Amino acid sequence: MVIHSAANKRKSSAPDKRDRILKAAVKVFAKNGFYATRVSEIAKAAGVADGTIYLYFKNKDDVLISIFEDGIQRLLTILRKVAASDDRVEHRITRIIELQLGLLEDQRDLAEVITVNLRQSSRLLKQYAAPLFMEYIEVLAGVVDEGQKQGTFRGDLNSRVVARALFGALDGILLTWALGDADPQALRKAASHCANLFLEGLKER
Amino acid sequence: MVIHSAANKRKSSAPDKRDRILKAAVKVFAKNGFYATRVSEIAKAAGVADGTIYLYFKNKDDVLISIFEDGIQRLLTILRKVAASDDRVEHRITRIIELQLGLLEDQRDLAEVITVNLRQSSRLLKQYAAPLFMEYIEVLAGVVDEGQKQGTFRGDLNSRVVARALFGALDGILLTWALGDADPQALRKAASHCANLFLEGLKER
DNA sequence: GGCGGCTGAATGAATCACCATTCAGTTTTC
DNA sequence: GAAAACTGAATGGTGATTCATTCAGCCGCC
Repeated sequence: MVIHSAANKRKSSAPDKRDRILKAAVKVFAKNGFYATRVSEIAKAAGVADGTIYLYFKNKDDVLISIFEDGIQRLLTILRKVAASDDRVEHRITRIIELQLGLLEDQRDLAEVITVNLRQSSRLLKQYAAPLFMEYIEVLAGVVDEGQKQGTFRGDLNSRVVARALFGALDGILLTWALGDADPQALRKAASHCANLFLEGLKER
Repeated sequence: MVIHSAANKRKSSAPDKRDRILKAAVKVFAKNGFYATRVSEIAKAAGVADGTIYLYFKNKDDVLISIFEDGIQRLLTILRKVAASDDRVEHRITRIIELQLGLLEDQRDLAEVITVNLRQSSRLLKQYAAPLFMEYIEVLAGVVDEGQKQGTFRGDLNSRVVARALFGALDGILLTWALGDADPQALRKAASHCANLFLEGLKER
């Protein structure tokens, strides 16, 4: 009966559980950091047994990597779309800034895991984060480049340096926000100030 | 003969040893990260016995904290001096940027420990780094504020947001530099581009 | 001046708490 | 009732920290 019933239980209970584990891990990592977090804490927070974690992830590292990849890949996908749009370049930059800060504003824990915990393991950082990070920089630098070529942005700044600076600036703002008050209003305002600052600095005169 | 010989052995070997341990720790932390580093590795790199570390430091955390405090305190001291000078504010900003990037350019390992390892433990980060970080931001924001009051900088940007963005930008540049090629020339050029970008963005028109 | 004894820095092997991972057994699903 | 999913106690490896021991340098006594 019920060929596959209410939606699904099998096919969905698995992904569902994987998701619950990831969400729980984000929460616990954000609070205690990666290394100080026991696998059993993640399990407890997710409401599963310790061993269950290992049905969905190779090991503890894999949990962190998965959080990171899910989060960044999602961000990168949207970023690429915005970068490739045919908006004016200034507007694209603004949208990227709002995107990066906005995407995380209602996900404070994720923001903290990405900005802080990501750097916890040099190995993870170098192996997983660095390439994605560079990709992010490339996309951003591409937009700046385009602006320079079409004469909208001044041409005397290295586009990659600008991209790194912009990324760092957003990361810094996000970091203080995650560690501090975390008022969403403040973040939105910071985004607009930041965009304004960079665009004025980039403008060809 | 030789009343007390080549300088001294007792009184000087102690501070000297503490220093050797710190220097060794910076090197090993930079290569492997804080958590992946064994105390015995630090000991070996410093040429002392494992136990000796505990004569100079309370525990492994204390080694990291000491590295951090030494490094940042030195930076903060100079920063405050520059910030309080009576140079034109634009020039002060430029000097601060060059200072932060320049201070570390010949200390790549320290740069990596401070930008990467520092974030390894949420506890350490929140307890030790956050306050110093905020102090750094305050000093920076103070200069921006001053520039705004005297009409050199535009007044419509929140000075703390600008400070955070600037700090983040420098951190981001330093991070890619520490993880990547680490060409000192590149860092110096990045510093000047970054200064230029921010100053143009800040200028009152 | 040289000798016996004292001090405390330094050592590194042994301890032991900790925790990721496993897997034998149980429950759920179909 | 078989297979899949799940459980959580037991295991084993690891590595920070300890501490009994060593020994270099120093003192004061003869």
